[in-house]
Amino acid sequence: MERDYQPSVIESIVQAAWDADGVFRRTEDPNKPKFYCLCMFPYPSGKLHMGHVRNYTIGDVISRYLTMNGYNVLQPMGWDAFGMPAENAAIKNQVPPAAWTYDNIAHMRGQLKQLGFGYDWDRELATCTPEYYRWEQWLFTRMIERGLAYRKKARVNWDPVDQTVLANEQVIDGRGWRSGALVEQREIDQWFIRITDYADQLLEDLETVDWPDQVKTMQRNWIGRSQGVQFSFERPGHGDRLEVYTTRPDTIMGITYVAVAPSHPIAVSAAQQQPALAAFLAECTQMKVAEADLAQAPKRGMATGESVIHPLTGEEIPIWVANFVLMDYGSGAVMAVPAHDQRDWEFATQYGLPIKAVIAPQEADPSYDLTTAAWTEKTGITINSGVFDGLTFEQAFAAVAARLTELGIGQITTNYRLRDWGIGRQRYWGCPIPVLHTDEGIKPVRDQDLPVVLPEDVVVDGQGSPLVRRRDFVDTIDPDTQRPAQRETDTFDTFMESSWYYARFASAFSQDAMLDQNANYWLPVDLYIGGIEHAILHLLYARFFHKVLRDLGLVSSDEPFKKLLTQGMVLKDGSKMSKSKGNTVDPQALIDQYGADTVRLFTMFAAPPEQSLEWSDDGVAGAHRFLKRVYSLVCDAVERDDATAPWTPDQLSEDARELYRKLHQTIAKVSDDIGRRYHFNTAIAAVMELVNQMQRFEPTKPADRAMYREAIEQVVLLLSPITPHLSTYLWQALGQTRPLHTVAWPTVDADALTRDVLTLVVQVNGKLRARLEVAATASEAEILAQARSEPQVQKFLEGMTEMKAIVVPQKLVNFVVKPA
RNA sequence: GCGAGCGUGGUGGAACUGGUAGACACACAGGACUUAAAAUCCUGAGGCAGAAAUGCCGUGCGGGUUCGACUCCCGCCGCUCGCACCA
Repeated sequence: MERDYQPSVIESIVQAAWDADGVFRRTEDPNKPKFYCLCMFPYPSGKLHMGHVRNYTIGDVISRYLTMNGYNVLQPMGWDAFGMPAENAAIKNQVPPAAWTYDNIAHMRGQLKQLGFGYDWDRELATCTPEYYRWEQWLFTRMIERGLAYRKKARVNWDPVDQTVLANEQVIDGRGWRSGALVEQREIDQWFIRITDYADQLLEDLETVDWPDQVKTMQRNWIGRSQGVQFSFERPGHGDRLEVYTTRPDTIMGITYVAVAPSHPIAVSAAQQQPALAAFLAECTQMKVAEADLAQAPKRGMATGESVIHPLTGEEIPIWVANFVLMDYGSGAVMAVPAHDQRDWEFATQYGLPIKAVIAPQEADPSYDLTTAAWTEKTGITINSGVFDGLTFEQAFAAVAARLTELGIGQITTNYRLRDWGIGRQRYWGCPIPVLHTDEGIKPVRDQDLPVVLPEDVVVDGQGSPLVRRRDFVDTIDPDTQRPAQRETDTFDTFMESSWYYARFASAFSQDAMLDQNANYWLPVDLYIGGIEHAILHLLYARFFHKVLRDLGLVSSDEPFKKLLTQGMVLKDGSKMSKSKGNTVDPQALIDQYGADTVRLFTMFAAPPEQSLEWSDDGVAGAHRFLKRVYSLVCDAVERDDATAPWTPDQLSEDARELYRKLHQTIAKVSDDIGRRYHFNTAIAAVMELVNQMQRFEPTKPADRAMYREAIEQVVLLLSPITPHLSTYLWQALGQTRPLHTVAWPTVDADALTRDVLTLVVQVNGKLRARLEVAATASEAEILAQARSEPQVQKFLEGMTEMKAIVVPQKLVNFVVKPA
């Protein structure tokens, strides 16, 4: 073996052998427990960045560890290949998006292989291929059949820079999530998917998954389920009624006005006779988005001059238009109770509308002052409410709801913040929506005519979608009537592709169905690893798709991802790596300089996965240094040719026994850190400690030498999930013939961990005063006696009265004293 | 504004169930090897006092619970993330 550690030589040899032997190819095996470990697949942007390296190393370490522990581990990889960057690159470089994308994939695949990730490449998929998206098109036509997909004219978020429609989730503070441009409102015919039909399940099944609370909370808030009452007001002289939704029916007697959204039909029709109101409405549609990002947009409104009748008092109540009322939540109109809703209070105060208290606190409450703010607690008692007086929130809610139901004008309803998912995009580089526009209306494309293939030989010039201009794509024949028809030119939101790729990996070879029975062998994903930035969008959509797939009989589980691990960001100089800040680190340069094992080791060592990772070039050099030390440790052992003769622990010298104990402590620690805690940094630190101790150890006796040799082998195994190339090479150098990837993970010799002598800590009043060597078998009385006799302890017991003594077995003794 | 998380040496971090604070590493300093440097190896190190033994202080700040608190509770300060008129 070479005296010098040469990572590039070792790594390419080892990788070639993995490739040749198909080491990571996986099939279903009923005799082993399965484990499906999935990392979020990348967008093929051109080259890997540090975030990818970190994400995929975490998954690879866990996968390799579990494989050594007898699991049948599936770890696939693919490409989230549709999306706008390809179109932008096409405009810039005059390259078709497809060619650009496939080139990037080829390069990044090479980088992933260089990093030594153990993927089953036979299952690789790219979402931009017809083999993949044909099943998405198939699923979409099933959704149309089931009424889950529908078309409606809707006000949509229009991104003027990207020239596309955005989902609500893609609008951040009134700006496009990718372009950052101010979003405008437009009316467009759109495809929607009824994710709201699954809102309850999406909410309730969160209880069943092992996800970070933070992510679950974000999803719960996003779904935003609320219980309330929907009821309607009579509109005198109009013959129709005004619907409102409230979560506070207990305050119904405090209504002093009703507010409608600026785009509400009542506001629009009232504006026809009132130029001032019309001007205000026009202003609102412009302001809506522009001011959405302001923390506290001022409340503005205008009276319509119309009114409704209070359903319980018969009073006449004015209708106002208010800019803070949302058209697409509830019915776009609210009952206003300024005494008990802060928004209503601010509005009423501004426009001089009456404030009527109908809830009083049960006990004196200094925050109850309706001249300064609304009182919105649900802990009060109803007042000024006639027959409803003296009730708690729950009682009043039930009584008012019952009364409105009895009158036939209302009922208890559940509302959601979550909206249906608009999935159409006016972009070229995406999956074609498989429908035809015929003279009989819109029709889904028949199964036998799928896939609708996206033409790849196009010129993208930024002037709208090239698909619209492709007559050979657009013009077709309605198979039912044989008359001309046009294909839809909108494509799917790319979140559609990423919503089911995890399932396709598990059924990658199925030719004539979206998924086959193997999907149920692998699913659900046991561990899903990725960035927290996908906490809402991607993870919610994928959960929704999974339930749809389940209802179509394609999968048998309720949830796609059993456990979720969200990794932190990679930082440089305290902030996120970005091109604009110029603080990026290119993983390729590091692989070239130090090798993949060093890069893997450092990214795992620098911080635990959920935390952000501060990049340090010096730290990488340090990680490399450690691997060189391990390398030369093995080198020395190979040169010395220590015998592997049989030996027993009682033949070991004192020092050797201590090292042997350290070895098994380390095995226990590393197993727990990798297998349970996913804290690789401390696992690595433990191996470093062991290696440090081994370097100081000079084996002389035959048994010591044999034990030392074994310890070296175990170190190589303990590091192997993290530095698989080096470990594979060293394993062979140590004369092992069995392939490393089939070797079982080291087991702990429990006897090695027991000690005859323990070190206890002695405290006086909680302060550390001495250390004590005691026999493991010593009784509490013996320990106390020994502790009291320590000079350092006596010094502090001198002249004191001992109140009590606490003995914590294996750990410490604490004397509680006070001055005599 | 609301919600969640975090705050430990010069730096990244460790201390998992309340029981030796600072493991491991980086940077730094001193030494060995070398003609010299790099590489490698050894040693040192939270702060203050002290030659040392040792003592006191110390996990954002203030309080509390406890024999004992980085860890639990209350209040503040700071940073990060998410949501932001959802009636």
